[in-house]
Amino acid sequence: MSSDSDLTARARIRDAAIALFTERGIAGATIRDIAQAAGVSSGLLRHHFGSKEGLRDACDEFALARIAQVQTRFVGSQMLGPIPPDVLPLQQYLVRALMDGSPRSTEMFRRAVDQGEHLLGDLKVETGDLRAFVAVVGAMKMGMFLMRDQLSAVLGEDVGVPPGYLRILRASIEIFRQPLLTPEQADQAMRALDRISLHEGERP
Amino acid sequence: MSSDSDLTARARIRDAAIALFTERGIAGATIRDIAQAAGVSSGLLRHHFGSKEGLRDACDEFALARIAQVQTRFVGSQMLGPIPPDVLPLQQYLVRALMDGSPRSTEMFRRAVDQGEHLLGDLKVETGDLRAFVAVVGAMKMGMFLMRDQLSAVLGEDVGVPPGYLRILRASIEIFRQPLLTPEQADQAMRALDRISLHEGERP
DNA sequence: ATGGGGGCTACACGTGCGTGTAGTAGCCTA
DNA sequence: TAGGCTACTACACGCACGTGTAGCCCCCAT
Repeated sequence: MSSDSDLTARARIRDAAIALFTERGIAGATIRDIAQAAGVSSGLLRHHFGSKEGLRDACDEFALARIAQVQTRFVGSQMLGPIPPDVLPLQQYLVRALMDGSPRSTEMFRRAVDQGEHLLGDLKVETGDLRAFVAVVGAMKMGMFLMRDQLSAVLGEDVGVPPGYLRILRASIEIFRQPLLTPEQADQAMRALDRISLHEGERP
Repeated sequence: MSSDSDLTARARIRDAAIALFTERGIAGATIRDIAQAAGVSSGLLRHHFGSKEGLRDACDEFALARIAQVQTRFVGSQMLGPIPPDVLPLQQYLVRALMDGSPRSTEMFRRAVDQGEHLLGDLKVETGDLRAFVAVVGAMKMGMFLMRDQLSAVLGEDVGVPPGYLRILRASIEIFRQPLLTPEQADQAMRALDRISLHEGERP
């Protein structure tokens, strides 16, 4: 907050937009509020980005570029080192933008699934539908971000910033470290789904 | 669709509202659109529900009651029998309403976490933070619903209705049946998080 | 010094929103 | 048959939104 005034107005607008888009969704954040948060007139926003859609596009592009930048830095060493603190809000923004139907991030999600499909193809996951497997894992991870407010309410601290954020990250690691269903439970559930499929098929 | 006209106008408004709220979010769906979808004037909507917030409340109440009804029917037999086809849209609505900050469903989420905490307390999950564990699992499941459009785009079929819906359900069972991280990977990730926590602590 | 262009503001425009008001048709009760 | 209540419609109000326009200031190249 202290060095906000050091940034160019364009950057301040972009940062404010990312924050408000994340917090209220694309439709929920207004141009006027973003301009006020950035300390500029709403006209300037239009001057720099043309329209709300243009601003959103610029935010998408910025976030994707920044994340790609830190991503590739650690592409060799499996687990990444200290994550720069500025990327967390960007991740949260991208997830929210994705859910709100940004074309750019939809494309990004598709690429991530494609990539994950190839990556996991070599590993030993047991699945009859690798693409759905990868896509659903992605959707689940994003659920953590999308339910930020509710998780924060239930856990008693803001899970969008480090102390609480680390807490849910730890929980997610614990979740993925162990099977949550026994083979018997899983088989039973699968059979229940098969039964539904059959009933679906015989109806029309 | 055929028997829509058999329902009372009030019920048709409620159903249309649930559909549009789910599809576009609470803020994104307008009273006028809902009224048109229900085939009534927007004034009638106001007459029956008082305000948009009142309509939303009625939708929450209806969905929660209906789901509680089928939930308790199968409380004894672990895995439930055939799920009535009308509850799937209601689940999707509740998740969306929850993310959009409905007070009623926030309370429901809290209760679900409380209950899950007690339920899993007896089971043998390995976690140092049971409440976060339960809450994050819940958030992850909801991610599947929230990312409906993106999952549908990536998988090439609508995952909000049975053929595609069963596909992602199967995937989620596969995901929870097996560990996705080896103990070594999990420990490594945990240590990485610990390191971040320490760095957080020394900064201020 | 001067002219021009980019950063920036102020303000007006049209639209669609949730809401408010007035009034009508039809049924049930007395 | 008169009265009133409920379901329902038409329409206007005020507001906030995204957008459009006109113009100011200041820096910098000529």
